[in-house]
Amino acid sequence: MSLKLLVLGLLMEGEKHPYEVQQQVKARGMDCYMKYAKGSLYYAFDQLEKSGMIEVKEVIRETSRPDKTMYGITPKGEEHFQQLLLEELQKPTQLTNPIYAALTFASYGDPQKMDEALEVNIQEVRRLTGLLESIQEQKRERLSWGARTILIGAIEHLHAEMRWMERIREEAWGR
Amino acid sequence: MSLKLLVLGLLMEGEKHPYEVQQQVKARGMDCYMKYAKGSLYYAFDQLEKSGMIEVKEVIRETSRPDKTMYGITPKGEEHFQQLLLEELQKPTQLTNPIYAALTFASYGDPQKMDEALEVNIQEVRRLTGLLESIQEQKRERLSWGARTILIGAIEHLHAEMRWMERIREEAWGR
DNA sequence: CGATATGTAGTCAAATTTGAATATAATAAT
DNA sequence: ATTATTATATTCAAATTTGACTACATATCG
Repeated sequence: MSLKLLVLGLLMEGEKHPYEVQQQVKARGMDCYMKYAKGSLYYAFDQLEKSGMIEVKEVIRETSRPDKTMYGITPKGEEHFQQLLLEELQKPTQLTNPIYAALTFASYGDPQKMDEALEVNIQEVRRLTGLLESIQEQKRERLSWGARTILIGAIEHLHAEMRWMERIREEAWGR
Repeated sequence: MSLKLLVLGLLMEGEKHPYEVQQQVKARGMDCYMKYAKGSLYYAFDQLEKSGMIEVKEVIRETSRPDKTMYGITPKGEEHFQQLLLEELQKPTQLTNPIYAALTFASYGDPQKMDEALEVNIQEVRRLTGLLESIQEQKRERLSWGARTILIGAIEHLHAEMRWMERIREEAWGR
């Protein structure tokens, strides 16, 4: 559960309720590289509370609104955060690309249809790359070093992926 | 569950029992890019059987050995395989790199320790790259086009990752 | 103006994934 | 010769993840 680092990290900045974390993830564009169902976030908060890493600070009741439960990080949580930070930095990228599994069995597929499917993929990667590059330009100096660095990494990753997929098409699927 | 494609794909080649699939994954070096606990494989077989994509062909009993349950793919399963193949080809790479989450909160970490952690990561990526490149050389022509293509993609990916991580260190973590 | 979509805040059952446990045989290491 | 590890084949409880659902408020649109 790498949502742990996300939650602890955002709580390092101050008390928050789960939904607020959700909003921050969107606002900072983290939703590009952190995919999860909303339910998981509440689960992460629960687990972190049970293990004493975070604690309830306040429950805000507004009439005709669901209650907001504000959480804050504990000293134990801050320690754990430091450790998690190092652990995550050590984890190498996973090579789990859905295309890899597909390529393994490409010989059983219809080349025409596979080519169309790959084209869809290429278009999507192109779109995403464009999106990230426009963020990079527009927000220029307003981005933190961390955010800028992640953008660079993601864009590089997508470029490499594009080149590779185009090569597959040029090689006509090895036929 | 992308194990579905794996199971169906390997059953396209003939009847197999779950453990045999496990062995094939290792033998073909697919374990580099397909990570899962063994239990998941049995679950995938169960689900595929329930939905009529595969069926039990035979149960082999050897004294003092667990039974082997041999499965074969059904016509319905072959159809589903074709569809899954296209679906997986369309799925763009996920940008879910553990380092991204860590970088987001790098400002709260100890630069010295983070640098050490990243160095560990770099070493591991270097090792893996070497491993894949040696496979690429040694098996040269004996690899199928698909396997060769996956290797190229994975190696490119790792190179891009390396360049990026080294840049982070050179930039001294933005400090 | 009423219908429809979007934002707020969270719950929960069901689906999936993990990882430890089982039990036996063969091989390797000291 | 005895201990330790690896290989064979699977099961299952527990941990995690998903995604549908609730319920009300505000904004949007023809």
